[in-house]
Amino acid sequence: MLKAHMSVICRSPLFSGIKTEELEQLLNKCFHAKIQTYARGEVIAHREAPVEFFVLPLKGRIAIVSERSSGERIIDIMREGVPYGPISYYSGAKRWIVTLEVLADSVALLIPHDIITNPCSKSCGMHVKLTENMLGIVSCSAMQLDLRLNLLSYKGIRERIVYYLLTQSSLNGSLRFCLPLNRNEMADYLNVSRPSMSRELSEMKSEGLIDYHKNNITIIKPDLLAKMTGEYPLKPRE
Amino acid sequence: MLKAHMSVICRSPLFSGIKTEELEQLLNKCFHAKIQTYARGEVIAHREAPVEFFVLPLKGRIAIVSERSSGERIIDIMREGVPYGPISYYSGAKRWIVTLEVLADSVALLIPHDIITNPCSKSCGMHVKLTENMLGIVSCSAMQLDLRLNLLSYKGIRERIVYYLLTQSSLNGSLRFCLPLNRNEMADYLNVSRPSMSRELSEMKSEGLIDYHKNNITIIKPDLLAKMTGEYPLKPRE
DNA sequence: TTTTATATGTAGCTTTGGCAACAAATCGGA
DNA sequence: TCCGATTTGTTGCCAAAGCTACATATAAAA
Repeated sequence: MLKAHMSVICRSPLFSGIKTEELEQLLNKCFHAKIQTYARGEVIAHREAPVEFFVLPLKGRIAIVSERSSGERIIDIMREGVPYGPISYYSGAKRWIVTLEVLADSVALLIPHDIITNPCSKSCGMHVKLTENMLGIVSCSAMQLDLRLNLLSYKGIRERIVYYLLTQSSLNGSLRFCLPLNRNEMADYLNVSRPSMSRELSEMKSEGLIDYHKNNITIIKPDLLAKMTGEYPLKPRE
Repeated sequence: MLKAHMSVICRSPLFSGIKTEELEQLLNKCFHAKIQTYARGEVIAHREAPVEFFVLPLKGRIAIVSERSSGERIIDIMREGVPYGPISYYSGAKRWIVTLEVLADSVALLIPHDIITNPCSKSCGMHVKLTENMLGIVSCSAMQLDLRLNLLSYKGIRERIVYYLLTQSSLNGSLRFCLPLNRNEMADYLNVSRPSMSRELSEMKSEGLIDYHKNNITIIKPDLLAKMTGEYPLKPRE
């Protein structure tokens, strides 16, 4: 079970600088980490619940959801190999600040949170390395939040769309790429209403700024778009 | 110079668990940290510039600003004793993602960033502790960003105001408190226009939800307000 | 294939909030 | 004390975007 996913696990920034053999030892003997499978619709962690483990997604599609009783929600998608939970835990809150919702059948590694704060005798050698890795991961997550904050600080729908498209383009290293979100999810991500977003998208298409069929986007006038956001196409990351 | 500020420095979460005598040694002999004073209007760090040091504010008022060429800007205020820079640095970007702008004459401790990644022989004993502290700080900063994200995800001005007021109330542990921001800054923080915010504030006052004179706010109907945000008054922090 | 569900595009109407412009008030020197 | 500068409150107008409702399209299931 664990074997099948070792390649993804090895590539996780949490374990960078640790040899594969050491890692297997660590996972089995010390961490008591568990592979868990989830079906679409399941909830891995509930907002407000205590953080008992970090979630390291290995396969599938898991959403990070902040939902209000009023129905508004904003979402993001977890990235393979990047553990979620450390921020909630190490900030001292020790409770989930978001809900993790499974969008498509997924597999994740659950890592008890005490791997770093209470290293067992065997993993002590890795303690420092793991803490350093964790520092990098949490910093990157914070950058991700900052990116999102920048996006939401645009007041216009068009600016948000442009910022998002430029970011995606930059991540893909091309002006043609495939959107990872469907329209509903994208509207949630941009924190705008879906019809308004659709309206804007088709206007942008008719103005010849972009083109798209389904989820395949082509940016036609990158420089014009870049001018609109006033700043910042973004460096990819990690 | 350093002496005068030791009490604030000692209380910084960056040095928690380190004794005062050890700390003085550390600061003088190993870190080569510098006390720096700034006048209103000065810029401590420029967005995009390389991160050469972390900024630990000791006194005064320093704003964290994200500004666009289009003039839109969002701001936050640095908290005494909480270093800024680690996220930019440890995420691997190694460049400032914001600008630090001095609002009122201030004093800060500048800490070369290599205190953790390249510990000198004398500070090695503290290396682990410092890294752990840093992990906590970065996590808390990320929580702060998440909080902000939550605020901006409200589409209505009133909801944002309410969320902000409830947060401040919770921080002060009272329904009567003093706003730390003037109207302009608060409008920037909420990412709305100042006149619209003023309009909403006075409507809320006339509806008897809140009362205020200058910066002194009283929340009159806390339960009604709490219902409006649908969620989350927030736990203080750190 | 037909049927049902889900995703996407479109349109009209209404509300919200941005903006500009101005008035009132507060503050800090000279 | 008075004067200029900054801060705050207020108003009206207009554009942007939300919402409902429906049409179309694509995908999945029967």
